[in-house]
Amino acid sequence: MSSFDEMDAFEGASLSSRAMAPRGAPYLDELNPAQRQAVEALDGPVLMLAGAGTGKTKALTTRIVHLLNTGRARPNEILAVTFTNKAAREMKDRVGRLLGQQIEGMPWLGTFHSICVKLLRRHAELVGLKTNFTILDTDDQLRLLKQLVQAASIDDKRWPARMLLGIIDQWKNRCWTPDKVPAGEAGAYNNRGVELYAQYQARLKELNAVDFGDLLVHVVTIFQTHDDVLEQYRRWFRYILVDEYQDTNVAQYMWLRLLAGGHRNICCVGDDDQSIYGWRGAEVGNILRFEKDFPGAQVVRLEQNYRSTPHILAAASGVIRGNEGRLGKELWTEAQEGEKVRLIGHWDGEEEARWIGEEIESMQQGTRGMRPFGLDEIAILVRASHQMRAFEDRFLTIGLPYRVIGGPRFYERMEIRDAMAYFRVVISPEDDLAFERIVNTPKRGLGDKAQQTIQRTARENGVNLVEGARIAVGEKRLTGKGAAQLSFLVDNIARWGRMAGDRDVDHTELAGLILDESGYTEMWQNDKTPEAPGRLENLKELVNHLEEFENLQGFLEHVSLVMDNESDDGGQKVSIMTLHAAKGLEFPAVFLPGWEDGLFPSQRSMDESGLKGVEEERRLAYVGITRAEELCTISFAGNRRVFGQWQSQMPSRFIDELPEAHVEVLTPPGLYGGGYGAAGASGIETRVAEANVYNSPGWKRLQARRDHRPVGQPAETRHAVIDSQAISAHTVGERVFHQKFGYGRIEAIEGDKLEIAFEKAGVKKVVAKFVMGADDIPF
DNA sequence: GGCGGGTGGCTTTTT
DNA sequence: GCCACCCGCC
Repeated sequence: MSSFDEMDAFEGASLSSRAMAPRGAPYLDELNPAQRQAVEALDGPVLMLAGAGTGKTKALTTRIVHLLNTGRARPNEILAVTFTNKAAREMKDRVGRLLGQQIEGMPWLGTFHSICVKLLRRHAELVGLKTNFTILDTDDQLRLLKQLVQAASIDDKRWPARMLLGIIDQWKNRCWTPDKVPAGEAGAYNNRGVELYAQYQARLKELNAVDFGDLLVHVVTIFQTHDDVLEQYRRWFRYILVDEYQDTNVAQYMWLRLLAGGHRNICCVGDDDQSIYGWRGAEVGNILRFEKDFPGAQVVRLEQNYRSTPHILAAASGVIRGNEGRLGKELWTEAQEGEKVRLIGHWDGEEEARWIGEEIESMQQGTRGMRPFGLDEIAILVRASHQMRAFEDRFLTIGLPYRVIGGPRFYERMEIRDAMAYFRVVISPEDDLAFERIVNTPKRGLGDKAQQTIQRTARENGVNLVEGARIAVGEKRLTGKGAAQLSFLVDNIARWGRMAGDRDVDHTELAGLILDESGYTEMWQNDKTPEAPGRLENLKELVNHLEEFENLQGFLEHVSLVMDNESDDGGQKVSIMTLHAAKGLEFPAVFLPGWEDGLFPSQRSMDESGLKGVEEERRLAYVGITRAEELCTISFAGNRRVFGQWQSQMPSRFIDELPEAHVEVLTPPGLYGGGYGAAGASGIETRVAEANVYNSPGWKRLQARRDHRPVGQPAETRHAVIDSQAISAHTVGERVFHQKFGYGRIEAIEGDKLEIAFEKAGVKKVVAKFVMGADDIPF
């Protein structure tokens, strides 16, 4: 650690010679006037308000290059923070490309968290930590909190540890240490939140561990209490750049203000209209308040959009206009008119999925006079991940390739966490949480009783769990099979630890050896569940991944902060993801399904945050629409199964906010008398002239009200019509078709339920309205 | 210690 | 409707 400064300086050396010699700036010619202004305003506070698709990253990276090129700063004197590793990587790549060489010399370009780790490792002792502290993931946090909750004899049922975790996270987002939690919060978690928070922090210190929130809070604390340290960094970081400023929470905000406090050379880039992370502590207020926080700040607006057509932009602006207190931006483009935003209503969620599937299939050939689209060019963006299933089901049946973006990340998978826990305990035997995780995985006959004995022994002797285990076995507090296995494990941990310290032992091989000798690999080899092979595959991948690192320790840090889930198996696929995951991405064609009040805007968001909640949802709608380059299709369903209950849905209020002039309404198949059997009911080819009915003012509301019934009550009228048709239409023994299960024969009829023996899916009970006579299939 | 059944609860997610 | 968690039984 002592060589850190020298190392930074060394890393920068390769570039500093270039940077010190001012030269021409041809890269400036690539910019539009606004971008150029944002790049050239190097000194003093700058707020770059960059709308969706306005070349924000370009401006930001060019600005870094300009700082270097004008000799304002050396690469290691620029602090550039992002939220995600992906964004950091992209920025590094692009700066490198602009400079015409790969840069090693920007050690302070990274995420808030990775930069804080670096800082905290250098000054850990100032907050009572050792420099080799471990970073806990949510799993570890929760396990720890559960222990504390239990020890405090709190009823975990009424006051779940998960809730406490949420509360503590929010407090940390606001940079409240236990002693700084305001009195108004005293009632949190049954009046015991603050007390448990303090205990939690004490326990973390004992474990020499931090959680993600701590990374920020500790560094802010250090800055606040050690002027000399703060001064050092204020001098060191001569220029500060911040990406996605609208997503910063209070702790990050304080961190930035402290660092920028001297020279005020801070450039924040963001878009208040794309602030969608309020629920995890982001404060739009930070960006709205920028000019007050930094008087004399230059505000530059990037408004020329290079992504979408005018119709798409107009639709997006129409929606976002509904929000109060915006900084105000109007996107414009030189692009061709293109297609209007398309709007379509469906009978239910499955119908919606079916339509989108078919629409995508015809889009591949080119349909409605549009160019053909490749599957890679198409994305479906949903509000909540449970909406994905309808699409996955449907796409599987019709054989449409898709990929789900997001989902459990690689390092969150059970087997990866287990493996990492082994590595952790080998590297630092005092990592009690890691030991707890693996002590009985694979099964070693060490159940609750045995583990409690280990805990007790460790506590009585004031040692860590590994040591406690050794003593417990030695003193015969544990006996029999379990004790033998435990003693074997403890010896192994010590032996692996010695190997890890041995320069002659390759750490990749050691990792494989640990997993094999511990019996962990074998556990999955013997596992007969369908996931087991995949897990073994992941473990192999994990071990292979190790080669890129010098040692296990370096690897562990990387994983806890960085490792993400980019397993692209190639091939043309439709992307399915949440609106949140889509931020920052763009696609030629975008589908936005499920625009129904309660789903989107989400009921919970509205209940919990009222108007603020609706506004954040509206920004989410804005983000969704602005992902589309050429074609944006919004849809909603009249009925949807919510928690297993059929519910009739009202079209989203955001649909009413779409400017009619930029929207084209498509005819839904099977709605308004069409029905599955009606001629042309697949409806794909029909652009409807009579669609005026949709365009009349407030039609969606009227339509909605006509269909609307209080939540939870069945939608009798409509169902009744269809059901009676369905019932009268079917007879036992008839050959039928079901959208999901395919062809089958009716075995029995009970009211509106049919028991059908499907050719592929076996015998199932299904609702009659989802079944049609095999001869009536309209496609 | 491992399993099966019952219960409750349910967005969004990065680091 | 599905999943995760807890409890109780073997």
